[in-house]
Parts: sequence; structure tokens; C-alpha cells
Amino acid sequence: MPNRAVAAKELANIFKVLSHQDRIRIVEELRDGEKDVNTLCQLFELSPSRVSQHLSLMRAHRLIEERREGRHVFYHLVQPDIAKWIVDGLVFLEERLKTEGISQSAIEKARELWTADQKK
Amino acid sequence: MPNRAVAAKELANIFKVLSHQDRIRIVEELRDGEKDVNTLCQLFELSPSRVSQHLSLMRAHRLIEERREGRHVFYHLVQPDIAKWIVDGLVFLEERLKTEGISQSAIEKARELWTADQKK
DNA sequence: TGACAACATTCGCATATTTTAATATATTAG
DNA sequence: CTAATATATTAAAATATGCGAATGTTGTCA
Repeated sequence: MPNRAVAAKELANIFKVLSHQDRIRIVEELRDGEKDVNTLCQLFELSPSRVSQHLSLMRAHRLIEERREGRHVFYHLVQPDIAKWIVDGLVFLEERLKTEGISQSAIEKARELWTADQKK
Repeated sequence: MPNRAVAAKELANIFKVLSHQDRIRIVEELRDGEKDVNTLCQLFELSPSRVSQHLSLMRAHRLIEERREGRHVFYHLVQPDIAKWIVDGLVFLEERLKTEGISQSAIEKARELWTADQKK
């Protein structure tokens, strides 16, 4: 019922979809136009299975749409703005890394301190 | 070595941090200025323990910073721009929901088709 | 037509990660 | 010291990941 909490939850869901290297790269690739599954597989060196799973999740959240042509299935962004938005995020990320000089390893390390490190 | 892949991974990490209802709300709250842990607990009706965990993760990723005053610890956004960026995301999300009329339940349902549904 | 090839998706399963609550441990003001 | 506040450490349930095999589709060619 808290309107704001609902919005936050929905946004969190989208963030979750985008919180994966492969899926971000897919958005970046589709920014310039549609591409078929096989092309994406070769670009990222991933199995068709894996790519298809990513696409399926993104499709479920209406981030992308398909268009079939023969045996090829082409995907494109439903809302191209999202790509621009992500790029904005990238810019701000780079800026952050430069101005603060945080190394990724430092972040990883700090992270491990918090997340239950059950490997040990 | 693929420079782009590295950037995608870093961005994915940030998305992961933000892919939680509570953490998004924290960013929204801190948009207007710093707040201490207890205030956040009351706002969200969450235990101090939980809020602290969220803050810890966000701190590890340098999204927020602390300032101690007496026994209160106040947190503020390291980069206020990130809040603006999130709000941009919210706007585009709302627009999406309006123009497409996707119900959250529909998304959930489609999601379950993909994720291993080991409950059955 | 029918068998096959190409492309894409889905399913089953093992593994790893996140979430969450509960508990324990600092830290600091009065 | 003790009360209030904040953080860290756990352990469990819930979710996500990733691979290979099985299954669909669609086009091609004998």
C-alpha cells in the first residue's frame, strides 16, 4: 500500500534483471538495432542455451521483444531509452572510479567481509 | 581484456546492490540529505540489524558514507547524482507500466517459467 | 513428402549466491 | 556501569546461475 515502496520494488526488479554482465552487454548490443540470437552467442562466446535464458528473462520483463524471420529470431529493445539510461550509469561509474580511485578488488574485498563467506 | 565486458561487469555490480527494494528506498531517502540508522529503521519498519546490513553493503560499494555524531551515525550519498539517475529510472518505469499495461503478476508468472521452479 | 540441418528454446539438475531473522558483539553517552 | 545504538556473525530458506540434453521450429534438399 505504500505507493513509494511498490515503485521501489518494481524498480528493484528491473535492476535485478540488469544485474548481470551478460544482460547488460545484450542491452548495449541491441542499442544500435536488432540482432539475432546466434549473433549474440558469437559476440559473447556463450552457448545458445545461456543466451536464450537471458533473453527469456529480459523478455518476461518486457525489456526486449522478438521478431521471427525464418529460423532466425531477432531481438530489439522495447524502450531504447533504457540503453541511454544504462550508459548514463556507465558514465557515472567511470567518473566514480577515476575520482575516487577505488579498485574493483577493493570493492570485492569489502563485499566479502559482509556476504557470508561460506567457502571457508 | 574486453574493456567493454569489464565495464559491464562493474555496472552489473552496482545494479546488484540496487536490486533490492530497501536499498532503493534508502537512496531515495538520502536524496534530501543525511539520516541516521534509527530514522531509517522507523521509516521502513525494519530492524536495525537489517538496515545496517543494507548500509554495510552500500558502503562497501562506496554508494554512501558515514558521519558519526555522538551515538548516532548519519549516512549520506557519496554521489547525489546516483539518486537523480534512479529517479530517471523510476520515471521510465512508470511510463512503461502505463503505456504497456503490464501487470506485475504477469511478469512474475513469466519469470517462474524460466527460473528453476523446484517447489513442484 | 520425409529426413535432415540450422537455429532457438526449454527442461533437469548441481552448484553457488542472496536474503532474512536471530543472536552475539562492539561502541558511546549519561 | 547500563542503556541505547550500531555492527558483525551465524545459519536457514529462497533464488539465481550455468551446463548439457531434450524439444521445438523452420528451411532445405533428395
